Amino acid sequence: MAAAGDRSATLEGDADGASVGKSPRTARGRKTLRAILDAAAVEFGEKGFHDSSISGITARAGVALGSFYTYFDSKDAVFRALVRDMSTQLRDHVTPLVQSAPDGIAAERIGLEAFLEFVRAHKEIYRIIDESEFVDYESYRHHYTTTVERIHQRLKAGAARGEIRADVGEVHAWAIGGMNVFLGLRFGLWDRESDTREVAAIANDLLARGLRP
Amino acid sequence: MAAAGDRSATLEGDADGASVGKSPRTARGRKTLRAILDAAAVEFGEKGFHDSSISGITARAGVALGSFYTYFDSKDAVFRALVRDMSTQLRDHVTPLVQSAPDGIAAERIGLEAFLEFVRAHKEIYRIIDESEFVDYESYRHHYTTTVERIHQRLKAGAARGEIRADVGEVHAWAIGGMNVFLGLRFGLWDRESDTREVAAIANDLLARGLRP
Amino acid sequence: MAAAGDRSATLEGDADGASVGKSPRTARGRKTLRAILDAAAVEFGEKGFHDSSISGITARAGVALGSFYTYFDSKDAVFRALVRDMSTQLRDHVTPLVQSAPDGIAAERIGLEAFLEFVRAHKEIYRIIDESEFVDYESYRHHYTTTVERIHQRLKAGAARGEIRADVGEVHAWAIGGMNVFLGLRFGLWDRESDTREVAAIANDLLARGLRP
Amino acid sequence: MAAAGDRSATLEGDADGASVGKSPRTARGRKTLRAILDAAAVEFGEKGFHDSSISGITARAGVALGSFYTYFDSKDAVFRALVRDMSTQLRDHVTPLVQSAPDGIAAERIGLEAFLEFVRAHKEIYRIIDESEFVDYESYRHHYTTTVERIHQRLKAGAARGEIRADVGEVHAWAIGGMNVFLGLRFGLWDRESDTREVAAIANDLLARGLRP
DNA sequence: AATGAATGAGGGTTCATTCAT
DNA sequence: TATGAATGAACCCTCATTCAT
Repeated sequence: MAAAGDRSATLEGDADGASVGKSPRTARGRKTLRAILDAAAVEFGEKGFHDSSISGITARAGVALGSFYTYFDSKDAVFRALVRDMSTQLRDHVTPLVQSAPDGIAAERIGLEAFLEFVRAHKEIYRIIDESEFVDYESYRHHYTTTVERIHQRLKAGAARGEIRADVGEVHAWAIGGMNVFLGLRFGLWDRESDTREVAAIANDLLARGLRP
Repeated sequence: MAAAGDRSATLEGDADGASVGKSPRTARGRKTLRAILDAAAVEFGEKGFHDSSISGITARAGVALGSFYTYFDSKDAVFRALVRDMSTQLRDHVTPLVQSAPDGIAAERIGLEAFLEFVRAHKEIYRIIDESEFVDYESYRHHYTTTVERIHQRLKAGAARGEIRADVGEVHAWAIGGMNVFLGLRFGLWDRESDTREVAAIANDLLARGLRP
Repeated sequence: MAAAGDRSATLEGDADGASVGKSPRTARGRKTLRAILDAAAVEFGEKGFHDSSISGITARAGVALGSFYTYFDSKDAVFRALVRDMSTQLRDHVTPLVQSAPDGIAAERIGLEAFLEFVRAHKEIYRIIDESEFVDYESYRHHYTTTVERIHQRLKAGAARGEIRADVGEVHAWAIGGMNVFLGLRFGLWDRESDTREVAAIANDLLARGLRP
Repeated sequence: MAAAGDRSATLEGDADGASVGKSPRTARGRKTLRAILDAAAVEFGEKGFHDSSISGITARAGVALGSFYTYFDSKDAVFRALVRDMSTQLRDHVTPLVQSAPDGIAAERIGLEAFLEFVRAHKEIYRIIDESEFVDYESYRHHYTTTVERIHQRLKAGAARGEIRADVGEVHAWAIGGMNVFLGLRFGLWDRESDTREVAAIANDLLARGLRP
């Protein structure tokens, strides 16, 4: 899984100061925690939260059942850690690309394109983040709130630079967020053949006209 | 529950020919089926699929546990019935309003507004439809596919009437669908105070510029 | 087990209004509840609370594991029910005998004798009541408090009749309670050969001199 | 904890030749053993045997989990050591006081008084000694047997000196033992306000009349 | 049709004990 | 000696579903 590399960063905790699992004190411990987290992503992605089992996770990870509880307090806890982890990975994937955009409108095109690519590379993202609505509502709400907040910030920055209409606001940000998520479902997850650049271009054309000053 | 009235129609089966539950032969049976369905909507809406129980449903309905199986084959079956039911109710609420719209652009504004109102009146809709992603993927996919398909048809009709750009397509329809769902979450479910007409107007202004020929 | 007959009374609830387990509505249910209670008394008596298992209880009772939870909410709950049950049985065994005593002093002799006999017939009583100190302190305290309270009432009644010193009080009652329990352990449980009448007579002689007006 | 000092004696083993824990060879080891024993007394006293955990003990002691097994073979083993320890401490507290009594009757008054005081100073004594009934029956039986045996010896000595009736025997000793334990529970542990001298005086008056030649 | 008791597979969690470092 | 990660057996409890009345 490509994700393993990315995840290593979050093992140390991310910008928010939240760390993933109980921090192991030895190298051996860090290896085990990594194995459990990766196995959990696969298990939850394949079977969903309720049909997944701790023993399924530890079996995949190749560790004993009890070892799970050395690193997580409960099934809910790993799931929460994973949601945070996926959310962070997504942000870390999209942010630098978006920042290199020539202008505010293009930023949203590039953001959508990056999202579509990310979805294709991590097809478990929908199962994991969407299911948090039922497992840990707080994580669910947090993910979407911060994601849209980032869009909102970008729009305001574009407006400040005169690239985007001055009256841009939260409604626009949520509209764009929803657009992205649905296009991700349809053209990232269900249809893995379409040209993501094209999809992003069509959607961005819609937006461009709506957002221009 | 205001919904009971609406639902009574679907007890006989809906336009798709699917019927809800095993058909009862007596009036007493119909009353029991109704009680179970209404109770299930409340139970699933409150606790989600996995934390809901058949005994919780029958307790709310005031019938014996065993009676449940006279009307449904399984827990999944009621849930599926409910998803279909909510999906149908939503469509039946939105469709006539949309059809009375003066033009294709306004139709989308009215559609969003009607959706926001529906969400406020049926706050369990997200929990039920979204959870179908994990309980019965087919229902989930079916709901969003048909919902977006209706948007798509409306857009094409508007284009045929020259109110909407001729190149409108599936990407636009999914973009609008996502927009609606996210605005429904943010301004229908989480924030129940904002003026839905205003939200819909802002979003529609974005669309109007993007969709005009 | 001789106890089964006695217990049938308490299945309906006792004078305190407390009932044992969730009340079954059918005869079949009452039979199952009885089987579980009797099995639990044996299991707890043999292995103690912590080494007992629900599956051990249901296996002895000849019912399915799940049936246990039709009648009790938890392992603690049966245990509590059993403590109450044993406490009640003991009281019901001792009370009528004591009431037929010619005077207040003799009442205590008869009470001790009856207790020793009861212990020999129900050797699980110590394991069950004593263990409540660690499983449900409230039951433990309740048992000893009410037991001693009954002794106290008897002493006061004897004093009112002039058979017992007028200044008799709570200290005397607890002293007698402790005496009985220890003699029960030593001559009821550990040594099952001694003549209980003789033991009771010796102890009562000690008391008689101490309690006489 | 005042007890730590007393306990240091028993680290070397007590009169019965039993030693507490595996003998450490270094000063550092003795310090660790002490820390574990003290922590165990607190843990068991607070939560009882079954709700206590080795990790809870080592956490309180400030040592690593694994270190526990350097000093004790099992959870049962520390518990046994503790029961023996408490039993010994109690004896060491009561014996010298009792020996200074002017006569056999007074000895029992002083013994009860000393016991009540000890209970108030070590409220964990009931939880620990009583629970041995379920953890290590041998220790339980041993504690009560030797305790009563000491009472018996005192009574016989008093009888030999003509202070106590000549026919005094085991029944009397067990009766007194039970009396003490129950008064300890009621007026030492539950009610920590009453005057222990007064309680002991009332109980002793009862005994005095019963035991006098 | 209705009732409610019976069934038993299934899974999360705990924790005493072992072991490699 | 000390450390703390690893192990896995054991057990309570839930609940969808079946069945006898």
